[in-house]
Amino acid sequence: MMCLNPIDRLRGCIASAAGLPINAVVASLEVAKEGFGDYTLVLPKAGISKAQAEEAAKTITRCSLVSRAQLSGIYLNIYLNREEFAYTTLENVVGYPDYGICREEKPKRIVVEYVSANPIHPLHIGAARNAALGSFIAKILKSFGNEVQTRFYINDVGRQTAVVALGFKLLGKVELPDNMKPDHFIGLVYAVTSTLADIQSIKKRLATATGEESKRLQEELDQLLADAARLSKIAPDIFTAISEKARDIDFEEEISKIMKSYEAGEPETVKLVRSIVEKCIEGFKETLRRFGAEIEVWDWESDLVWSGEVAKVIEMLKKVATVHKGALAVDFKAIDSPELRARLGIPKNLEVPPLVIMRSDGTTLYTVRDIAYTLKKFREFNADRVINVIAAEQTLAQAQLRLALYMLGFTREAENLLHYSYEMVSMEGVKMSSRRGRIVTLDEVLDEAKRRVLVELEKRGSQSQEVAEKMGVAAVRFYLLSVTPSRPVKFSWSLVLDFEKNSAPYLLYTYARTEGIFRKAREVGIELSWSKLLEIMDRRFAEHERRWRLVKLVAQFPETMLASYRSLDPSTLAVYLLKLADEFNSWYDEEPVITEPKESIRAAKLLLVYAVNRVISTGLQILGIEPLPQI
RNA sequence: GGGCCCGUAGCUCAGCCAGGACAGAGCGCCGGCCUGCGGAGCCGGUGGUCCGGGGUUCAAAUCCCCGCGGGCCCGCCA
Repeated sequence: MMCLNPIDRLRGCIASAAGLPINAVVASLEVAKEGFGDYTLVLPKAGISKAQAEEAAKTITRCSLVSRAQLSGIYLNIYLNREEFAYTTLENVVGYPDYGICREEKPKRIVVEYVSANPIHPLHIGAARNAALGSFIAKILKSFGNEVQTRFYINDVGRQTAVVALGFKLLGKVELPDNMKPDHFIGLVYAVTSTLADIQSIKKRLATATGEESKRLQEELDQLLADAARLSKIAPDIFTAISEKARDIDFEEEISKIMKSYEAGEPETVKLVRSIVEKCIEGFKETLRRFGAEIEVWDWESDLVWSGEVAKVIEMLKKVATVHKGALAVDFKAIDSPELRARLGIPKNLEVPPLVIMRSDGTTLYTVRDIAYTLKKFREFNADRVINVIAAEQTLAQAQLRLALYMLGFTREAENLLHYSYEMVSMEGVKMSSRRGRIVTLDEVLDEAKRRVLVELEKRGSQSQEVAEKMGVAAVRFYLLSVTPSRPVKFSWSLVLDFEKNSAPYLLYTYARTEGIFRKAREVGIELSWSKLLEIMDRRFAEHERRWRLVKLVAQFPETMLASYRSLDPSTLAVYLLKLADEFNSWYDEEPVITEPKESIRAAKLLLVYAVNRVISTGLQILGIEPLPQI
């Protein structure tokens, strides 16, 4: 990994000065606790004996970045040479415009598939977490020098598109109103049709049910009727039109007919389904562009079926299939082993049931189609790696996918397919359901965020729509990225729209403040040539405590980026940026920069502001947030 | 019934994977700072059986085992 990294330099310097193996230093060097120096070597971790440590405490000062070291129990507390270290750090920042970003020595070709939401309703807040994570992954991988391609899998084969197609058939037209985004309108048609279909089906079952079963169905029906009542209020026209026709048709029969004829490629159905889905995709693209999560390649699941690629996979699967519960299925028991699981990244106790190959009516199944899709992703981009950003609820299906690939002999693909799993976004108490139209859409969250930012802007005498839009989007993105992916996110308006300390607006404001200092400096005739400032600055400036703390945090940036890159976890970076902003604001409040009388100190202060400016800017961009020079 | 993930201050979260010194932030609450380069700020205070119980270790929020609570999955749905 190639990059300018002050901490890396420090580790090398310490290792050679103290005569310690570099691995030992890497494993045991930590940021010191408050009051115990700057860095600490934890001796047992490094495998260093007491005698060695005593010797090291003396020789370590040969490293010019270190001023002294003190042995304290199992710790060797290291006090840095502030002049040297501060200069090195600022030199790195000035010398490399992308300070903090490293270059992968062996860049890879990587496909990142994300969002891939069902194309029959607007993107909701859960999909937003996916979009934020997926676009973050693509950005950080790309910035480190990898070739990245982003893809969206349009799930147009299957029951749900048939449901919405039937809805439009019943409506009698496929025209969409101009006053609503297409995906929002389609979402309503879908929710109405789906709810009415389920009501019909439950009523049928209720007619013959008895006892407990009957009671359970009745409860389910009550819930459905409540949803229907709500939908009839939200979308009265759609609701009336569809429910009037509902009496005369059998939903299940109609839906199944559409499904079959779509898979078969029957032209009229293809035209109907495609025209609806295309409109919905238009809505997705608009939202994703707004959210800073655009996707390059859009793949139709149906194309895989019609081109025969899925059939080919099924032929291959048949050769390794056995009969399971009366259906042709692939049983993974034969190849399953702890070693294989480790190679494919499958949890060791996960029970993996056999994978059914196709329905008895001959239509295909999702996971099987996904095998064909995975092969396509590897093939078309000549990818070394494919990352699927998919919610944790699909862990099992994704494990089956990798095992199936392996069983078919696609070893390389199976080993290099990564299920990037994240937990869902839940609403306080309410269960989100797109089938019932019970969702918080990303569009409305962004609208509300923008509105709230505008209120704050107006308090400060601005009413820039553009700034409000960008800040609103930033706030939502940041909120979704600042929680570790493996942890569930509880959605709440008050948290998303909290613009105080732990937020994107706070970071953006801090960044704008650094820009403000530069503007002011130019106004009073200070030349902002960073390399020149580096020459004239007083290297002892970091004797001052707050300046020093800031230097150390800036020095930590490449390490933080690297950790975020390796784990693909944006929260590491988000938390770091907040800490840096806090530290900067504390210092800013304490010391003036422009009016500093001593030129050499002023130069150092300006460089410190510049360093913070670069770090926040780079960090935000990786998180998919555009820094604003002026708010 | 089995599996995956989560459980840290009143609330929202970091720290856990690679065990180390008194467990950290923000919000909230209480009290200060407002003629200064941008106050979405700054300074101080308040607040914790790290879900519980065992075990491993010189050392456990972190690793292992047994429980408890919550979310999700176990379909010829996607």
